[in-house]
Amino acid sequence: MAASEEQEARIQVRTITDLARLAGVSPGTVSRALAGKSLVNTKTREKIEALAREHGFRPNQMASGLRRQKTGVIGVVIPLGHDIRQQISDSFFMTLLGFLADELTTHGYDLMLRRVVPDDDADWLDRFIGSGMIDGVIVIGQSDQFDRIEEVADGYRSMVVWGNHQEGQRHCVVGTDNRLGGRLAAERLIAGGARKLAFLGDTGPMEFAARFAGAQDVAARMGLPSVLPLVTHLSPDRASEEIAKHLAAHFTAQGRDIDGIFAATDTLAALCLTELRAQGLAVPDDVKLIGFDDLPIARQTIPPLTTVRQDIAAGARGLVDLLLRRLGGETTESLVLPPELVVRETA
Amino acid sequence: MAASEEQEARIQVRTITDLARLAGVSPGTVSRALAGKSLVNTKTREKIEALAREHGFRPNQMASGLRRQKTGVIGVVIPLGHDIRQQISDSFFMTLLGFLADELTTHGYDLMLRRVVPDDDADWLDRFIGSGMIDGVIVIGQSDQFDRIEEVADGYRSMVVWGNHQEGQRHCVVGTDNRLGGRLAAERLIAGGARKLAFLGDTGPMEFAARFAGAQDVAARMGLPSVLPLVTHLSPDRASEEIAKHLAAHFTAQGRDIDGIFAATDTLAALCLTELRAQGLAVPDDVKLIGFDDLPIARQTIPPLTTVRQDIAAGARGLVDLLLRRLGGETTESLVLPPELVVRETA
DNA sequence: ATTCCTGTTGCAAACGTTTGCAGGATGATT
DNA sequence: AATCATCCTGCAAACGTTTGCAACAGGAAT
Repeated sequence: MAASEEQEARIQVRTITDLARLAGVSPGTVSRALAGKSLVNTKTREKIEALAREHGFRPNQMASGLRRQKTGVIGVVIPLGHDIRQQISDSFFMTLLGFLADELTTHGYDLMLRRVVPDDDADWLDRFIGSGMIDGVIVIGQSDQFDRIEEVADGYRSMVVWGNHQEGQRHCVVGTDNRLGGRLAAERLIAGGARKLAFLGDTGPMEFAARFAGAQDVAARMGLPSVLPLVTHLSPDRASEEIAKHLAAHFTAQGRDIDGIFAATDTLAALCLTELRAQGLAVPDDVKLIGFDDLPIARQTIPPLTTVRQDIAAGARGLVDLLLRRLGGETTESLVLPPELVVRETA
Repeated sequence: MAASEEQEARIQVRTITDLARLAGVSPGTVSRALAGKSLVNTKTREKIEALAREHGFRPNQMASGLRRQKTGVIGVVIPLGHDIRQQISDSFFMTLLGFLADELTTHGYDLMLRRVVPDDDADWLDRFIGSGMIDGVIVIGQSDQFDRIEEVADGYRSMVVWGNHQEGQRHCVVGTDNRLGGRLAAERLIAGGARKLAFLGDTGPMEFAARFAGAQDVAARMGLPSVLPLVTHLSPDRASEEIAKHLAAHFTAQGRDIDGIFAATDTLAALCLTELRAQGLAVPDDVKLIGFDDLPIARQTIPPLTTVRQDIAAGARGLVDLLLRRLGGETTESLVLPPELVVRETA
């Protein structure tokens, strides 16, 4: 008796069938017991649960997923546009990803992360969706793939995108009102006395384009010259020297073209601050500077950075909430979050 | 004819069987064709591939995974110890994660991310491994789970861990030589004239304990008083005030207990720098300060931070390389990476 | 004794792929 | 014409779960 029990314990129990044999019931019953269905006798269930615990048995998720046609996994995809190296280390996206992981876990979903380079692989989104591995997908950042995403959205409901909202778009998006954010920034710069504004960053990506446009709105409304775009890459290594060049070009012995800079992200703003200091320009006295995101770094620069805050946690909650509702069959509207001006000392 | 073709195109082709019907062959042949096996006639293959492209067909990964007993997915798990809120936004882990995503993608694997709170769920690692969803697992950070990881390693080969290496441990680990890093830091502080050293951070996690121990080694060898631990949480919000308190306690009107601070991470070092400045202490003249990691922020503080560099990209490469070799059946040794002192202006 | 619940279980067919094996062509060699 | 090797393809059995349906036991109601 003891011998046979020992032998039983030694037996590898990998499948529900193994466990069923041990418990002296059919596989179906084990499945129902483990799933907590009410149709199974309490004593049987307890016995099965005990055996499962004892042998450390876990049902195979692949098989379960195949049979039930759902996986309990949400795909999170980061499309990398032109500026490959940047995005992955981008603090903003990474922070968002962290919150997403939290939020999905809370709702019992796993997270499958995929980075794609759309240029190399036109099929990036379909491939992910069609793989059968995920119940739904969250796209982080529209990059330059707005049209592709729109197309896919027409035939696939279980998708939510982080990004910028455009009038009449068909895919469900969650994001900050970037244009309003741009307006807030420009207004603050101007209120501080700035008249010659510049926008630092890449105006290609939609979010940034909207921030730029917001600043333009204000400049136009106030009758100021239009905002000067200072184009840079986003990766810190390349951006530094690009910023230095821009500054050298616009702050010369003959004069200063710029007295207010709106940076597309806090990361760029921080770099810009360093460069301004290196070129002997005082912030905010000579130039006013304002960032975007309110990442932790904004509090640590010297002087601390005035910036436009995005509520990343709320964004993550929104993304997950909307996606789950879509999985449940609801039709959902996009969610536009309000930006908030955080006044510190650079503007 | 045209009508029937149109009808064909409209038909949803979800399964390999659908495609087989369209192509007029058996499912087996389609499977082989799509897998690129040599046993299938070139013309047949081309026809099948064309049809697959046309209908946007992708084989179901769940079914494939189930049948082949491998999924093409690597699990990445971040165990969160005491300090929950911190880790997920921790720049270091996030950067590592980014590189891991790159590296795994390059090798044709997908990445399944899971955050766990071991305190709530003693079973965290077995559950992930036993789910059948992943071919192998990378654990980012040992947290306080060293023993649990050791146990699991005895029965499961497809695991590699980022963390600290200990003499005689059984699990395969990749990580920086933290103790050596600690020594480098302390030596630099002392070479600059510091005699009363402090370690800023949590000495609980193994990596940090090793850094602390390294600093101790040097202090002892030089006959200096032992290194004073200044315990803080790692999340920026809590850490700031904790640091302020520590500083207030050790830099009083009566005198200064400390003239060299070794911070467990750059993030803490940057916060510390801010607090030192707030309390009117000059770096490096009054106090020398040195960080760990060489995150981007280290270059942007004022003055820029002297720190001990970890090669994160190499770490990610090592993790993936070792894991894949283990999947292939090899037995692998742990990989200990050398830290590198980066001298800037704070020490 | 018969009928009819109610609660619990077993049976077997899915889910969509992959793959060992056998078999059918085709052409080359005897 | 017979034999054989070479290619290619089809058949059917897996992979491990879930779940509709049928069946069975036991008890209550007729």
